[in-house]
Amino acid sequence: MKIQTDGRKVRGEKRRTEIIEAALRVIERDGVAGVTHRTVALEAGVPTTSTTYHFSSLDDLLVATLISCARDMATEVYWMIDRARSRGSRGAEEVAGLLAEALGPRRGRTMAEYELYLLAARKPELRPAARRWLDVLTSMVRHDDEVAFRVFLAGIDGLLIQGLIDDEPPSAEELRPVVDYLLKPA
Amino acid sequence: MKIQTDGRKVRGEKRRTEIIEAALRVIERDGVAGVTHRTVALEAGVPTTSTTYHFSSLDDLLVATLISCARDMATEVYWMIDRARSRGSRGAEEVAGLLAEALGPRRGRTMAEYELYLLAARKPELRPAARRWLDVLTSMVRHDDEVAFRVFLAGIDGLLIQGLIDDEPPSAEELRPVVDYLLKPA
DNA sequence: TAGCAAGTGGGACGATCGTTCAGGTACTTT
DNA sequence: AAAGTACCTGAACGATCGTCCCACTTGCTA
Repeated sequence: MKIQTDGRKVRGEKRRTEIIEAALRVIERDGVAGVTHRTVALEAGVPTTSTTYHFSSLDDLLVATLISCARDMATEVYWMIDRARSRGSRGAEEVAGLLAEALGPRRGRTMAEYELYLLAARKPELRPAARRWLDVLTSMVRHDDEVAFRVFLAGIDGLLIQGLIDDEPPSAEELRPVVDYLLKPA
Repeated sequence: MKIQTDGRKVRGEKRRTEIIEAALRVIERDGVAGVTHRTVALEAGVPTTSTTYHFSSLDDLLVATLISCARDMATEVYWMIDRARSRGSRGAEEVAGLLAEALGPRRGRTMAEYELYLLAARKPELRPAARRWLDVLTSMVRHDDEVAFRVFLAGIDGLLIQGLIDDEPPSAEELRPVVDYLLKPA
């Protein structure tokens, strides 16, 4: 029993992921509202019919893209924790740095993440994906104080979404004291 | 010099606000994506050309609607604080109740508020409106500890947006300990 | 009362949308 | 080699979109 050696399927799967990546770029640039079969196809450099062939509907494409985006983010959080842990750090510096990065160079990606949140609020099928990075944090970080941990998770989301409507993205230095406060032992 | 006694302008202004209210209902029901001249006009019970007459573009209508929504929310926050203050309360119970209400009966409105956030992330002109209720809180609530106050603001936003992707909206009782933690003196 | 200003609304235009279809190509299996 | 499968793509259809035009009613003003 061979696993994925059909050249056609391999190429098809590759194009499928290319389309998803193109769709993510469109979302980062213009938001979910900018996603159409034609804009995504143009961004991916494929004919319009290709996106309809690989995704049974535009909604399918959108859902697949946001789920992929959520998986990427969860993976990044995983490695961030792993990195901080290997340094024996409490993580405050890493968290502040990650937040500053999310609101600066990776601003588009962060907006895409919250577009996912909002879509998940209306489509229950998307909620597991939206909660993914929260689950990673919850399962990896030791938290004796349940309430303090919930405050930490809420604080991260609040800092991010409020940072998105700041005129200037906050620096890691500005975020640092707030993150310290969120992480301080009770 | 008479102020707004022209019957035509009065009725026009009335219809304008009716259109905004209808647009808000559409956003609560279907999100910003569901806003078109036709859907809003149908919801308001007016001809399609009426929405184009009173708003120079669909984007204008959207912006006006979200700004109106933000003003309403800021007003509610104002009175919530006023109410809590007159009772001599520290506000934890009021805040927890308001959050539970925002995630329960007023869920659609809360989603609309975060659609405004996300739109404001892309359109700087909307940012003052998006920050409005934060400004009300900042100006009304005494905060000796600047960092603790920022954590409080971020925590509120985080609890709300995370509550939107919960399968069951959290109750005031569940939120209470977290709010207590957010409000506890350093 | 004539003339102007403000709002109303039916109808339509061009653009763009999601989606379908049919013919064609590349690869695998029998 | 023949048949079957999976993918590719140009062209098109019907629906819906934002917006405009123009004839109209209504209320104000000189």
